[in-house]
Amino acid sequence: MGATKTDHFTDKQNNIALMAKAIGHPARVAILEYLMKVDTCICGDIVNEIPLAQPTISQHLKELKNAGIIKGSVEGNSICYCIDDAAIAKLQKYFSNISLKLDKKNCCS
Amino acid sequence: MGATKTDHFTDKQNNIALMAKAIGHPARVAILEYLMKVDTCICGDIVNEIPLAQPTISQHLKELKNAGIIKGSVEGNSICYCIDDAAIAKLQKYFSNISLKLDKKNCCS
DNA sequence: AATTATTATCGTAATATTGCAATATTAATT
DNA sequence: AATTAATATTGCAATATTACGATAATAATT
Repeated sequence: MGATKTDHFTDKQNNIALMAKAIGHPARVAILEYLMKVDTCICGDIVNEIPLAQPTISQHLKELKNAGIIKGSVEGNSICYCIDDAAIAKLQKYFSNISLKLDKKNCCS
Repeated sequence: MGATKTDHFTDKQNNIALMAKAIGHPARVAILEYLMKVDTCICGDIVNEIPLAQPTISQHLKELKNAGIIKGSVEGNSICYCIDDAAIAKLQKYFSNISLKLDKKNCCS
């Protein structure tokens, strides 16, 4: 036990879960918000912005990247991490869809 | 270690993370979609819908409830679990906000 | 009051996550 | 080629999550 049974669910469900899970940590939310705030792509100073050790942040970035939430491209000796708008759009549409469908119901009001 | 350092982040960041984390599991995504699909509030047959044991589903429901994604009210000897539209709306707005801010940038294109 | 149906809790094993120090890697600079 | 700067990887300890069998709790039904 302990492992998530992904094979019981659809690809779409697994993908939504994967993305949501990646955002399901305050440090990663903070990283997302920092990437959103910053104008330039030089994102190397996330470490200074967030009170966690460099390896920890590197790990969080990796998880966001694996989930497709951000993308990173090498920019000299630093790396440019940026939010992947397609992933955010997917999530936004997903929740907006739920909202729309809920409007038509009066459940547990 | 192993514990998330929530105290380093804002309440809003922690709340978004908490909600996203709750949705960050395919079974909980499936539960959400089932609650959305079903018209009536009699939600006791989630167990038949999702290929996981009853205690596991009860646990997932609890997590969704703790995160404020769903709410449950006693309905006889069964319990009516329903999606909390306010939480979904919060998430939708959050991601729609990110989308809007990303439109103005040409990062890593 | 016994039975049945529905949901929750407990206990526990397997696995995953979080966080960091130490170290490695990579690329620019001197 | 040595140094510096930026990021990634490794290894590991602490904690959390996932899943389920067994059992308890609750409320309707007989």
